Amino acid sequence: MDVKTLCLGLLSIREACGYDLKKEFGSIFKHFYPAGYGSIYPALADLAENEFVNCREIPQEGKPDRKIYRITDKGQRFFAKALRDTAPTHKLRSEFLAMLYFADLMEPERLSMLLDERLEELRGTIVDIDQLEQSWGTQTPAGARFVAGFGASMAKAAANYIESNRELLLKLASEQTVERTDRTGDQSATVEHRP
Amino acid sequence: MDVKTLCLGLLSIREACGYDLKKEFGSIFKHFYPAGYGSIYPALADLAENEFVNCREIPQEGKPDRKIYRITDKGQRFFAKALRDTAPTHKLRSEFLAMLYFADLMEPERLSMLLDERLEELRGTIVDIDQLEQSWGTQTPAGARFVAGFGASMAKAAANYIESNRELLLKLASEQTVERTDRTGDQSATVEHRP
DNA sequence: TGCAGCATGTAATTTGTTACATGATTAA
DNA sequence: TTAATCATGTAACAAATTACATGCTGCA
Repeated sequence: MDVKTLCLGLLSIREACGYDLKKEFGSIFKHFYPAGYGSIYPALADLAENEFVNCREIPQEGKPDRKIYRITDKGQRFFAKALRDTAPTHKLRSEFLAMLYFADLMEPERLSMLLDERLEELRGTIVDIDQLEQSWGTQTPAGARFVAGFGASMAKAAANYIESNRELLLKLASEQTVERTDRTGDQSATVEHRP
Repeated sequence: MDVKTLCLGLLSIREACGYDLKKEFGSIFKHFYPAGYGSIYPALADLAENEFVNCREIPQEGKPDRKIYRITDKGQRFFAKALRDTAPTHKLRSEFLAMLYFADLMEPERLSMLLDERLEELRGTIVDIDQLEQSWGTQTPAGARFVAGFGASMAKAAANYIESNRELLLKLASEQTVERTDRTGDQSATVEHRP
């Protein structure tokens, strides 16, 4: 399930050009599988080469030709098989949490700022998904609704956790900073006298 | 904040060899920043080359020499600066959610299986973090507690969302599968008569 | 007998990100 | 006049994953 396969999946719903797909990746997908032009255009070229999609070019004035991709039967079968056979991953890579692990090495102001900024992002995500859901009609696929609800729930839970534990973290971390600073002093002294 | 910097961070707490660091990355870090030997060993070599750490080798029988890395003042300063200057990311890449977006293209049994498997993983995560927290003493850094609590909260929220929305998704997706199959039939007919 | 733990690493491959390159139209 | 929208792509780079390569000890 790489960007290529996901492009194919989106093309199984309706035909589109690379620019259209970028917009789709920029709406609900961006919350769990972001992708840029640098992944999408090569993916489409590759899909066309494998005959999973075909392409017709619409000439335009002042812009490059619009290349509209449409899924083929072969592509449809390939995507159906991918949905059947893929053991899906779910990967988080968070510098935010990694840095917070070292909270007691940070200035309280810095720590506070990191928490606030993350909260802002989360609130943005919540609003963003909310607006998306409101823009959807009644015929919106169940899967889209499910993943949007999932994203919103996660963002709310994250924001709630940060709000609830912010003060405690700030308090404990600053206490430990003092201890750690002292220990560092001892250690460097120890190092100097090491044989 | 790549694996290299995080290794340095862990070494700012205590000296360790690559194998030890792998174990650390395998405990709480694995839930938000997993790393394998293939990232850790090159990272350590690099840190040593930059004099952010120094290394002493302990000869062993039947095993390669144990290379114990200790952070230098230069390394300490570098890490402190990284904590001050890095704008932390928080990236999710979920094939699980990407696939669920296409729920109405899947067999109900398959969909059901995917949800159950993810639930199992989440329950595993919850237990895992719970055990970790119980193994921790009173002097455990505030940051470690915070991120562990964060991970547990997220896993619980995710499990809860899936449990609460599972049946609805299954019901709606199977209804839409029928519609979509019909539409596909129409479309292929249309394609054949297209000029 | 086989697996888990200890301990090191390299190298190929995969994947995605970022920056670059071009250029017209339209609304604020 | 500045930014956003439309529309295509390439190429260098970064980063991590996976597979490979080696080998002893101790437990079940």
